[in-house]
Amino acid sequence: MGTATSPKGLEGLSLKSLEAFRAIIQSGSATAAATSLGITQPAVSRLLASFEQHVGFALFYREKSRLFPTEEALALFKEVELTLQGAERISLLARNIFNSDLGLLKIVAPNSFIAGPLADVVADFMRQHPRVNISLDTHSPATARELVAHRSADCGFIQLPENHPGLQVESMLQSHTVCALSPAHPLASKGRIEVQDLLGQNLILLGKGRYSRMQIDSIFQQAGVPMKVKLETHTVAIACTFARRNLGVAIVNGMLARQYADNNLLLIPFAPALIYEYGFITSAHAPMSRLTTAFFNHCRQSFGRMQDELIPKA
Amino acid sequence: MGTATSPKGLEGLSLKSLEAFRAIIQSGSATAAATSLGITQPAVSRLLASFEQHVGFALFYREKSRLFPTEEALALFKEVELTLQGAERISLLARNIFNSDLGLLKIVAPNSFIAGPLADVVADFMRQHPRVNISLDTHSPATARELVAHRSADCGFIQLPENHPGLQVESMLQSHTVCALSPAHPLASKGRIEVQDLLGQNLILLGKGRYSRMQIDSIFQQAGVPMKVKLETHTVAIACTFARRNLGVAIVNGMLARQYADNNLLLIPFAPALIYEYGFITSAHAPMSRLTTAFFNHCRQSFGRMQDELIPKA
DNA sequence: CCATATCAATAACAAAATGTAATGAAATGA
DNA sequence: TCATTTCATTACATTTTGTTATTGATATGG
Repeated sequence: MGTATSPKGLEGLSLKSLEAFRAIIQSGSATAAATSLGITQPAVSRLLASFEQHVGFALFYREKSRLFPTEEALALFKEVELTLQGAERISLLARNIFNSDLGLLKIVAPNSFIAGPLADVVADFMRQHPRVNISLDTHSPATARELVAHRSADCGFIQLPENHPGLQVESMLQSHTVCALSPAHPLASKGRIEVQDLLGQNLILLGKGRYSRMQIDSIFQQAGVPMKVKLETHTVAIACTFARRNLGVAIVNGMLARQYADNNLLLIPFAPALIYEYGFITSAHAPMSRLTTAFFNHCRQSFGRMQDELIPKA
Repeated sequence: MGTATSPKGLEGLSLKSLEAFRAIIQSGSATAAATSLGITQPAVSRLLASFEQHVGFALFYREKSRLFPTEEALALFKEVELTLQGAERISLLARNIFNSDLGLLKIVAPNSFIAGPLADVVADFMRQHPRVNISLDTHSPATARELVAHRSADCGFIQLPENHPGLQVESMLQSHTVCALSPAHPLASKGRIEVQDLLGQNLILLGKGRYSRMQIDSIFQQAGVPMKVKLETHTVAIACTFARRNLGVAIVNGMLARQYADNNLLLIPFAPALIYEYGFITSAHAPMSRLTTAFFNHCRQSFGRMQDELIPKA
């Protein structure tokens, strides 16, 4: 006969015995407990025996072939229930994480990108994942790169090309370059504006030093068209504001400018075709979290649809 | 290939996987976790795999043959730790219950019994079980019987004989009947007082209607000695108080009177021997709890020792 | 009183979980 | 390059957890 011993650590303790114990207390009999657990009565009997062995003393007294909980069992019951609820919370939390509907998603993106195409995409995502909290910040491209590489942010959007070694880059969307100008402007009636058309025109440009700006400069240079840069600024919004007042032709990212187009501001494709490309960046040091992956897929889908609308056929 | 699924209930969840998960997070590697758990590394690997399968997604990313926790793992970790701590609390509580050093013990006993022999016994028990709370109340014998039978009290002391069907009775201690009297009393010099010695003496008696009183009455009757009951009262303390003032001879329970004996109050054995017997009662409807059992054993031991001192050899 | 039903325990066995030792692959560092 | 470290995998033993069938004790209803 085994000498009764007090429990040491968690040896021999299992969630199943705890569940059986709880079910017996709650239902009042081993048979009913078995039914509620979806197992057979002998299994419950043995799980209970194993728990009793763990604690070292009887939890029920057997009389008239029934089980009656002892004082000790009732004293333990509360703790057991709390622990099982804890285990259930683990499963629940896991399910939420699995469904990516819980957590904090930190995104960095250029200001104009947030104000432009990203706003609706993020808004949609938030509606679809109501319990996800989102942090959406703007930083300089250099800082954004570092934040994402160091995993201080989960992901970001950045203008391509991008070759930071700590970043994983996925091309996310492309946008054509357009000329933004007032309907009163002489070129307003054209369906497409060539570099040559801009000879002598006041230009509104932005992004001095950026790759995309270098591309524009180089196109003018190759075409032998001198640039008459009337206004140099930093945001698409400002560039469009001045174009609307007919102070010149702004050469801007079509997708970012789209929101400013109206009766007083026309957007006309620029030729030769000049593509702005944005990438989705994550850290190369760790795989995306489930939440980030969910957001990535959402972006793929949304931006894909957005682009199909903008550029139906290539 | 298994499609990832979110966790349902507690299926497939085990404390061991949770322990393995916690150990890996805390120690930073599966090998170290294995060491700290006292099992082998492959076992840890598989426990982790089983937990990952339960939650439905990866908890670590494997790179450079190392394990790095994902965001999801860190989010789950807190809950897992709480649950494991809960399980540890179950074991701790069980150990405390096992050692009977936790809980509430409700005792009922006659007032004179508490004031007399029980006080030291309970005090000792409290010292040995510092975290046990004790409720010690006095009720009429009838109420005491009901309280214990209905399990409103865990146990009680009662004068025997006792034959309530709902009670389990264990004889606990016996005490001789003594005469308490002043040193100035004529009988003070005797080593033993017989019934006949009390002929014509003023008597102080108590417990009218009780079994023990009936026994005294019957002894006098059989001896043909008329009783000169000068004072009728209810407690041993009062009976002794008057005996001390030499107002008569009190015939009382020796063990209860013992505490009042001093230079002004002698206790002299009464003959024929008349035994007061006290029983330890518990409910017949349920077995004693561990705590009650521990108290019962403590009483057995303490009263046994006490009785050996009082009546060294029979 | 007896047939019947219920309940818990147990035995015998199948399946799953959990342990082991041995080995392999990949990265690390001397 | 070579020894070491780390994790995954394989093959196998052991323990846990489940099953069905049976038993003994106890109500219950005729």
